[in-house]
Amino acid sequence: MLNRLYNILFANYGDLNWWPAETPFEVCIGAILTQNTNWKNVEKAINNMKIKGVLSPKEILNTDLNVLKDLIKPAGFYNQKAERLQIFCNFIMNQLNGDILNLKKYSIHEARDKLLSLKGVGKETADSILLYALDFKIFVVDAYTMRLFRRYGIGYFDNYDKCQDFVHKDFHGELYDYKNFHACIVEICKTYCKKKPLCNICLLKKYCKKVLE
DNA sequence: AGCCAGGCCTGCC
DNA sequence: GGCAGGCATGGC
Repeated sequence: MLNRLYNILFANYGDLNWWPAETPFEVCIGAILTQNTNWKNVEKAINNMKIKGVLSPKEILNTDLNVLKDLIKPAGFYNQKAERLQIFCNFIMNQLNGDILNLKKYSIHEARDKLLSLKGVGKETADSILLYALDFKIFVVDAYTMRLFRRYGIGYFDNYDKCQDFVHKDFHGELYDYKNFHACIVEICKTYCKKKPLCNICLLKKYCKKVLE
């Protein structure tokens, strides 16, 4: 089922080259900043940080909280996100010797639990970091995924874990496919599966018809 | 002008 | 252990 969906999406979108970031650490920053936020606004925030040279855990911790808030303001929720960024950086400095890649020394479950224990890191953020920054093979579920599956009859899931389990059982692919599948889902939903139910254009229905046949 | 965005935490029940 | 309510900016 999901491999057919992915094949169709891939035929249309190809390699979307996710996650858009220059370093694994930048993936993490983006993952926190994009929580319930348009990616274009996140780009502005990350760009502000780059301009000011605030790009590493050390630099983020050395930046005054109010200054940090000002830099990431375009990404919204800047009060909580600035604090969460510093909590995350403290975790990297104190437990990972300053490098997020040291999380790869743990099993995927241990790494996930460590991330989830941080205030401001929920399941989607943790899984995005595991998949796109650390190359752990895990599927990232988001609001788009569950909406797409539900609205077009692929499956109804009332929580994150059940949806992720379904994908892990049904979808067979390499690490790259896990990265690009999630990217393709986001991409098609941006156009054809917005929150409004009436946003369903026939193109998506055609996609799903092919999948469900 | 109004809806929406690549969530998460808290505080109720 | 489910579920509102709050968080905030900018794009379209």
